[in-house]
Amino acid sequence: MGDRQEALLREIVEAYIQTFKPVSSKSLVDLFNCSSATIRNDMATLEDLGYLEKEHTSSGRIPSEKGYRYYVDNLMHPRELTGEDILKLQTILSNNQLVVSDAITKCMEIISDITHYTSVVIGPSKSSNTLKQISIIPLDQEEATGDKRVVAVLVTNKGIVENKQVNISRDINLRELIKTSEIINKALVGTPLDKVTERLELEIKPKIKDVIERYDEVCNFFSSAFQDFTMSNSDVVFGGKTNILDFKEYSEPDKLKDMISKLENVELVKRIETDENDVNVFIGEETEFDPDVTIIKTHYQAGNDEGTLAIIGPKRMEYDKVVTLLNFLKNYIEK
Amino acid sequence: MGDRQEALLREIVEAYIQTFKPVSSKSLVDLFNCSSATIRNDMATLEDLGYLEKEHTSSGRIPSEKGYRYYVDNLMHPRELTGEDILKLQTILSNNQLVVSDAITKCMEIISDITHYTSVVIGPSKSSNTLKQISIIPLDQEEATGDKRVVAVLVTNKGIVENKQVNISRDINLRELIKTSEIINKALVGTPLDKVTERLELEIKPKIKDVIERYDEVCNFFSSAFQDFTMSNSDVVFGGKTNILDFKEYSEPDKLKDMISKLENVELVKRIETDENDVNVFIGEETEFDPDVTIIKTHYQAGNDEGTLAIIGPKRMEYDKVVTLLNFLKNYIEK
DNA sequence: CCTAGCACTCTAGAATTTCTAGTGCTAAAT
DNA sequence: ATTTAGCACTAGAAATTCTAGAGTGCTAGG
Repeated sequence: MGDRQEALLREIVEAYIQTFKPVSSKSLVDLFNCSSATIRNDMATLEDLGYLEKEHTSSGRIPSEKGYRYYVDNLMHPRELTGEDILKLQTILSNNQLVVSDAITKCMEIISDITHYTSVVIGPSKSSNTLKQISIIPLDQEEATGDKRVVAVLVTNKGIVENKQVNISRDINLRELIKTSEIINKALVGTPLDKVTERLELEIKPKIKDVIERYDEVCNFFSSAFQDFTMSNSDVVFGGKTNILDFKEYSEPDKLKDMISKLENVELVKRIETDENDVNVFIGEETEFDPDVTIIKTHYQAGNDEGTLAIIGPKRMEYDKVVTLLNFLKNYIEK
Repeated sequence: MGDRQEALLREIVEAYIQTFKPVSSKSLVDLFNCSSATIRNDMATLEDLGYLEKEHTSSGRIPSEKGYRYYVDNLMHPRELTGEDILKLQTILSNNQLVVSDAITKCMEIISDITHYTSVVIGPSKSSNTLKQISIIPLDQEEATGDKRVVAVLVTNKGIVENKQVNISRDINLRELIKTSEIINKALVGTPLDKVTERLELEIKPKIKDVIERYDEVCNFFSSAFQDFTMSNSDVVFGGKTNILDFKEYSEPDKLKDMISKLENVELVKRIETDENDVNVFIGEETEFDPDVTIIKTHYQAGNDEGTLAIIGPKRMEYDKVVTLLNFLKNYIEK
């Protein structure tokens, strides 16, 4: 590919990103000091190489997936951030009151706002958390039925809090529950969450056999509670979810519908999770999420906090801007 | 309005609900043993009275908002529930393990499923909850910065759990924080959440003045935590949110977009909350939410649990079915 | 009060036309 | 070996016309 052809590809990608209209040869003559015919020739070879596409025989060119890829890998130069944008992010990041993960979520919201794309913050998977504390808190009795209700609250070493409210069967003594929770707290603090059920069975159960009357039911109670805790979805937070609605590529209701369903589907969204450490760009099919979108994502790790940051937008995304923003945020967090 | 005209109105409403197409005079002759002309005459008077509308001069009739209203108030007869539907709901409701509020949420999901509308469960506003317990749980120290982090966990009498993670300033002693939390627990349990900040200032602050060194900062810490707790949105749970996407009335992307934004907007959704005790139907403009939808809602109260149940669908909603379902659920809960 | 009959209205969809922005290719110019 | 001018050609977008069909409203007679 010649020099001019590279430059041409870049201009076409950038023009298309801005206008979302096929780019014609004529519209580029000013930039290249040559005739439209010359540009057409180059366009033709770029098309042969697979970097450009046409919507129909006589329309302008649009970048192919391969074209975007080449642009991102070789042609794009990082965009300077405006002072204003940096300022917005810094004021949040430098607020010491805020815990890192909250600050990040706020920042991603702002990035959604700046870019008009949708942001996703995916927290660390819970299995890497360890047990910090479990408490049993009795609630007011249900007047009507006389049922006993308690809420079990679990806190992990990274400060994630989960809770579950349950009616407990009459046979179980409240005091025994609480006592057991204290025993668990003493013995099991620091255990990874996904190992807790196991150790509960192997270590706690024998231990409380003599102390607790209904040790079997009690143990089951905790077992099922922990089961629920580990099952519950790791936190996924969206920013600017409704920005999707503005993509012109989703003007047909059916496509829109499809996309929205995908975003509602936690399982699917969680597949976006990454452990790649760079800021990485996935275009169209590469996303394994939806062939019409681009996902730019990265993974951050700052002490105890870690997670995935991602921006979802159309393939004609402002790659330079988003990559720069994400890089800035990632570096700032990790410094 | 004559007898036949009433019957006619009912048939038109029900036909329109099913087909979503303007109803013609001809299509009704079989039901009324009279000529289409007669029906046309009656239609005309119903239109004069404001119960019917036309899309254009020569199309069939569709019910007006007033028409739906009349139908709901006077013409609709409650629909028998199928055994299957009842069974689905009962299996969930009779599961004693489940706390009432969880059971309800599950039921509303099922109702969404049966009806293809969207359901909303709005929990009780938090201000009616009272403080049950507040705990301060220290987390692992941030390695890099040496910041102290804690998570504050609040539990209310109704079992709602809120938590907030914060970096605490170096001046504040961790032990003092925890001690204060214990004092609060002793003194303030049973206080309505919206009164807590006040009593914190008036009662706790003087009390800890001598015991706690940095009592001012410590108090502020709790103040701001409680502020956050009361502010945070009371729980709103949707079922079948994406069912909206199937409404034919939202085939234009713009309308769809508008509706989705509305559903995302918690403030707006919370306005649906009701304290009316019957199952109530709000049609179009009456909803004060969106002129194109009908909202059927009710309020339940079962011992400590209370909340609002609502179904959102198009104006051409299967009123009889939804009202019956909601009634069933409400009665079952409250019995 | 009902109904047959007819003129009239409006829409949805197909077919036709026109306009225009673009391309591809060839042959000449650099 | 490139570049360019020129021209034929293409596909879509928008405007226009046409047709069939499903309705209605109204009048006059049963």
